[in-house]
Amino acid sequence: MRTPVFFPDATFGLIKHLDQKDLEHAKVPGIVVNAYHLFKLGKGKLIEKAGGIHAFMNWNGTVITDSGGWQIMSLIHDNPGAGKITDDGPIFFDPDLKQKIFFTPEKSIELQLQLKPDIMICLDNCTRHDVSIQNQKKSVEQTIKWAAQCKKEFEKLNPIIPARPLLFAVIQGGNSKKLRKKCAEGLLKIGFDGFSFGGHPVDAKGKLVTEILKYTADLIPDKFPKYAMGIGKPEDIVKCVKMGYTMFDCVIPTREARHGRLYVYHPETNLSAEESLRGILRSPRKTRLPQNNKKIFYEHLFVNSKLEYDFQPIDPTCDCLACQNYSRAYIYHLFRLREPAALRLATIHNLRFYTRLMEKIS
RNA sequence: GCAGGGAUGCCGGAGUGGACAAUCGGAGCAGUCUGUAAAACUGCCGCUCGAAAGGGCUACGAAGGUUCGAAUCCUUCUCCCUGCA
Repeated sequence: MRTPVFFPDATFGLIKHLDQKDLEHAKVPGIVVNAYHLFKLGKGKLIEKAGGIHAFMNWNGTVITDSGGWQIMSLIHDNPGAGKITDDGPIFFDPDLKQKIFFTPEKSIELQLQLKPDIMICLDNCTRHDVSIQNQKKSVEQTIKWAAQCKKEFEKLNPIIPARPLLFAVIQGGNSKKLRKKCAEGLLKIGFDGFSFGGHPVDAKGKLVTEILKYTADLIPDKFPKYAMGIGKPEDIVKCVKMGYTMFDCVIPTREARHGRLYVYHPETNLSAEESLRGILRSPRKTRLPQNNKKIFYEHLFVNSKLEYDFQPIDPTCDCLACQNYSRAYIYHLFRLREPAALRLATIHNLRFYTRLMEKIS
């Protein structure tokens, strides 16, 4: 079994408030940068000239470049009228660039290659759970078509930087098993180095779509890496690892850190790998948890005035920079003053929580 | 001492006769966050009864007064600030 890995999202070529040394210390194995966002900033050529994203960032860990499929979906989904998705690629008005963009699979590959990543993602037509079955069907057809174009462009450019990057394709199909199957088969036939579960991984109620996740994982032969894109909460990751997924990325640990929600392993249930895999899976509710509830393995620590006189570390079992050096009271103090250091320490802590989670379940 | 200005809820600060339990910030509280339009956003935020609609009580430095009605007008007092002595 592959060791599961979690890659935080470094959309713009950075984890907000951190530098790459912070990532190393938190034992972060890799990051996901977004080719579309960097393209919007006009940084593709610059980064290429710098020698690629690793050299530019001075980051030796893994780098995945995401295509921008999700962003385009999100933009168009939330702003009907912003654009449309044609069989050749999305055409849409980008509010930041203030111009109309025609984004093709070939363009996506070209942009990603400028960044010289380790893993690239084919442009896909990403959907949300609430779109019609017709749209899901269209999404699958276009995702397969675009993936073929991506593969072709990739081979044409035949990148060696320094090693050939891996090219992953994304399986769409929403909640339809039939469509997921169709998509997986189509993509497998074209041939890729790894496969991702795409789309919105939670339903309208915010619940993980476990059934379709499991079904889709089983569609991918075990010799390929299975990447659950955009997942997720700690309990969601554990569930997905059980299904066979070994790669993850999500904004949750970093965003929630900035929003003052810190993750703490529950002292009573500081679980081993097997225990974690066996039966964790319930979301924590509040900071205080019922004792002896073995099903809860971590808790949320909210940065609020309850911490004002709390001089213990965020998580006494944690070895991160924040926990090794500062108290909850001090972190609260920094948050209250809106100091960027608060966000840095919180983010470091949450990322280390995630890397510890991956250690526990690998 | 004389002349001006001011005192508003935890804090800052609007309001200058009825629509004021009182705009708006901050703090506080409760939530949300899943291939980052996010150091963001939403709700609550005098006490109290009610599931809610709504009701009762107490409040705009203090005490009186005018008025159907006052945070808002008048009188006195207390404290703070600014000029002149």
